[in-house]
Amino acid sequence: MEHLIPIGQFAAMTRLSAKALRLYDENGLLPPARVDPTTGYRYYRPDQVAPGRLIRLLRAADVPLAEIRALLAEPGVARLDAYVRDLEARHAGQARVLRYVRRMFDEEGAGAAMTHEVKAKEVAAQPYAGRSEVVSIARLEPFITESIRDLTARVTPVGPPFAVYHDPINDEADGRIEVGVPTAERQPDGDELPAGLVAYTVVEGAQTDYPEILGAYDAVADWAKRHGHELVGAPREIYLANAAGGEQARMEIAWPIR
Amino acid sequence: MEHLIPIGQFAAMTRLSAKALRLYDENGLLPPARVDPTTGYRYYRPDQVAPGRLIRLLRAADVPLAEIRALLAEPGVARLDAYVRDLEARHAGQARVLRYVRRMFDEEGAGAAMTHEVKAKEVAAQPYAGRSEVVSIARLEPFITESIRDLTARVTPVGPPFAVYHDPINDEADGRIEVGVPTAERQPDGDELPAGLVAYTVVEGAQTDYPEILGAYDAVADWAKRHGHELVGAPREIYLANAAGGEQARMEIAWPIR
DNA sequence: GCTTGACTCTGCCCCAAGGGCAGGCCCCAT
DNA sequence: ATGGGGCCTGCCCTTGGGGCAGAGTCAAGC
Repeated sequence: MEHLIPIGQFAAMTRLSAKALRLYDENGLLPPARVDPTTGYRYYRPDQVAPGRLIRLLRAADVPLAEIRALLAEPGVARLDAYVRDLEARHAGQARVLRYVRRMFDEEGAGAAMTHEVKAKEVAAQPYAGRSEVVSIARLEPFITESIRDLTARVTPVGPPFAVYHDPINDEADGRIEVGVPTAERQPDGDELPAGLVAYTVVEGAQTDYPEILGAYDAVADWAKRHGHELVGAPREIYLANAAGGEQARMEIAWPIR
Repeated sequence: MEHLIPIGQFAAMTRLSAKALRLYDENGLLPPARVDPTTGYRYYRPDQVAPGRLIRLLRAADVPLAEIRALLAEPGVARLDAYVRDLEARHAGQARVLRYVRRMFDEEGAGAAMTHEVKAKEVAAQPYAGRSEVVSIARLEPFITESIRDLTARVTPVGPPFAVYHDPINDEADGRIEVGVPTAERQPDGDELPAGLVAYTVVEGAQTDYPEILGAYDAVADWAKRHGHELVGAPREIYLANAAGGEQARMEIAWPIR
């Protein structure tokens, strides 16, 4: 109990503000060693300076308080590394989007090369074996590739695999996605893509990556609207070729219309 | 005035929420083409879809609305590039801090090698020629190097240049810094570092970079406190050697004490 | 023409992580 | 004991919306 430090001095030693320290008290991040029960004055121990400085460093790197609390509770390098990986992924995503916007700005004068040829076609009913799950944007790609691998091993595909997006999936919201491979006969536990009219376009190469792919979806939706159609149901991506074989990735975006 | 689109449809076309669209209206980012004066209903033109989608892309990259407004007002690639440079600098800063924290976590078990030897010494009064300015953290380094170059060209230095930090300078707040080179005689427009006791430590190499340098400041402040001294006035950095000459950077952190 | 269901409006409260201020105690040195 | 500075709580503000309540509106079916 010796050498208790009032909040002002402790703030100077940790370079945190008194206001921030009160907040960290409320949040249980760094509760003072003693709080005078009658006056409410906060007093800190000298050995709380080091955690305080650590919190300040992490806040300087914009680490959320919830993550800091977790790091303090479990002070291994593993959780920190996981956070850093996550952060780097977010940074990379931002950079990709900004590069795309830069190209949009650039090509505005030079005649936008980012157009998509959209057509309509009548498709027959197509039985398939599928798997459906609610996934986050981070789990999206792994889920698709793993599902295709598993399904292809289980049934004999009679066409390229596809994914149906039942909900929008983005940074804020998870959503349901269904991955399927078409089969000749209807499977016992399988479903069927209904017959009907679809608007579609084919994209390849860099156009198949996010955020470029959004342009293709927009083009299909715009085309349908301009031609007096109405979008019905969920859009699907049909994976005609992936980039693994040294070729370019190629996929069809198809959206049922009426 | 043909084909005006109510907010719900426009939201679907741009993948923005109606709530966000109302906010962008208030902020002047994307005001609807028409607002019914009696009902308050918002109606958009089809040619507002493209700007709406652009805003959504930029928001997905976490660009602040104020910056988006500026980008829309001045749609060149220059402003966007400036933003991206700024963003990358921030990302790099976060990564540096997190690498530092990672080393702290790592060395916690293996005996922290991040200690500083602090001593006290009596210094004589030192006249100098100096320049003072309120700078942001981004302008800090350029101001120091430019000031040293200019001052060294103007007077004959009798010792290594230094910087006095009158305020804390960090991401949130600018602060006053003074850069000086010591001179033999007091200059007409010059000032003088007062004689007195200082606590100091010498750091070199990677220790001279942010955020590692914070450890040296903390060590000096802690040492002063533990030895019953009081910090008075502003700390200074004395640039004993910089990294340009193939050598390691080396600097002294000195803080007047009583 | 009327009803109904879907759409839209404004206004309020909420999140993170504090900054800033007001009004009121409290602590310590003289 | 009396200052002056330190500290307390509580309230409003920021960014970029999400969510809800209650009320008003639009369009389609009957």
